[in-house]
Amino acid sequence: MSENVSNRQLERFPMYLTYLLSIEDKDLVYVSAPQIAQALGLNVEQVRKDLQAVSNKEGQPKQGRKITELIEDIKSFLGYDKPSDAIIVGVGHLGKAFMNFKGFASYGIDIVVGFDTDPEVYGRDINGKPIYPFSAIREVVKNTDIKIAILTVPLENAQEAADELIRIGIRGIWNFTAANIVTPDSVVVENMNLASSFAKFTYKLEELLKKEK
Amino acid sequence: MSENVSNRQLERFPMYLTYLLSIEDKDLVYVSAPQIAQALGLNVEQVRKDLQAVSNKEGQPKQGRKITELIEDIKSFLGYDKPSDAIIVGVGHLGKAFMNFKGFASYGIDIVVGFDTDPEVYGRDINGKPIYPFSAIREVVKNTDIKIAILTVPLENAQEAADELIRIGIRGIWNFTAANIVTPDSVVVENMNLASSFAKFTYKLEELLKKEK
DNA sequence: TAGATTGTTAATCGATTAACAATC
DNA sequence: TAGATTGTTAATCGATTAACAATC
Repeated sequence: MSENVSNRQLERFPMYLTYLLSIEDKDLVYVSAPQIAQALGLNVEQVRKDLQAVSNKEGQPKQGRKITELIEDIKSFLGYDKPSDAIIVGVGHLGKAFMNFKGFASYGIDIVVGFDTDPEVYGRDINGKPIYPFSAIREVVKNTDIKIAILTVPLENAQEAADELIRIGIRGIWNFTAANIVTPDSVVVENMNLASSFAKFTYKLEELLKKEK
Repeated sequence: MSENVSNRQLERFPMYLTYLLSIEDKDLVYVSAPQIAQALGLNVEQVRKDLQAVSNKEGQPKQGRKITELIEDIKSFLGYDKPSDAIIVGVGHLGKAFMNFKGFASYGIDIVVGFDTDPEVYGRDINGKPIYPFSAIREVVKNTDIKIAILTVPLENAQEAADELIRIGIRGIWNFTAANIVTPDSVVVENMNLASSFAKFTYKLEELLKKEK
């Protein structure tokens, strides 16, 4: 159970988990690094190192690791066993989709409330979660231990919304807008940039199609 | 205008573009690498190399590059000037949000139609785009030049949906499910894994909060 | 001219991959 | 025992960062 884990490793752990859960109920007890590497198209040594980073026990030569234990280790490493409360800021199409999305619960995220500036939007409930006016955000968040905001406002409002989030004590912003929001060092921003992902996607696709000609 | 561009660079180009568009109408003519680096919190040399990779002209010492020209260069490099048609596969909460999302148009993506297996869902229009039964996908896609599918089905249906997409000739799958979908080499998959992003996010946040104690 | 920025070439850093002895 | 898998140590690779001469 090493201490320093790279971003790339962090990206892979949920992938391992998805795979392990898919083979969990198949009467198998052990899983090995080569098996995982093969299934996910990864390098064996890489998988071994990753597993070492999250696993409490050593693997058994010739067998590997117990699937159920590995699942628990990854879940606990990723904090899925103690979900974090989060708020949705901006209940447009995407914000609404997230409030409805059941999957977040299994990623350790508990969306408790949404905020929006539009009177047509706030006042209602979505999936049992209330939507309040953005102007009430300080009032609602105080006396809670909410530290995480999911930012799904329009691009042009991203920075001002982020500024307010910082003022009210939010410590982490999961940014789904294309904005390069500027924050102090006391706040963590994780960008989920659709355009960046799409740029990689089309470049790869172009290269593939070019090769065929 | 170099030939080989890394994934990391591809991720950064849309960020540059967002920044450049935000300063475009401010009576400024030139922008320099140090200015961009400062604004986006990046290394100067890195920015310089990135700009060299997409720019047709050389930058001018002491001035930098013309903002409008750089914007055009990036847009053209990313293919924003010739959008690709794409289909939405799985019109749940997320698929619906994407069909409504106006921003895709400016990323070079043109969503033309959605597919779903649920009779409650297909038959209707969203944002002027029709939704057809998934069973009709071959019929609808043939005789078009659609190569890209945006996969927003539930996790457990991801692989079978992908298999059908491959059969009907889709060449690129932008995968928003957590599934590790398996495809032949003739198909490109770009994963947009929420759980991977959230894992990086919470790890960074934990480290920050730990440091404060 | 002086100085900021450029492009290029070299050094550093970190992650991935390879090699190999140890173990059940 | 033989062989597959393990963990560890070393080599490779690629991207980032630093250094520096060239230019307007």
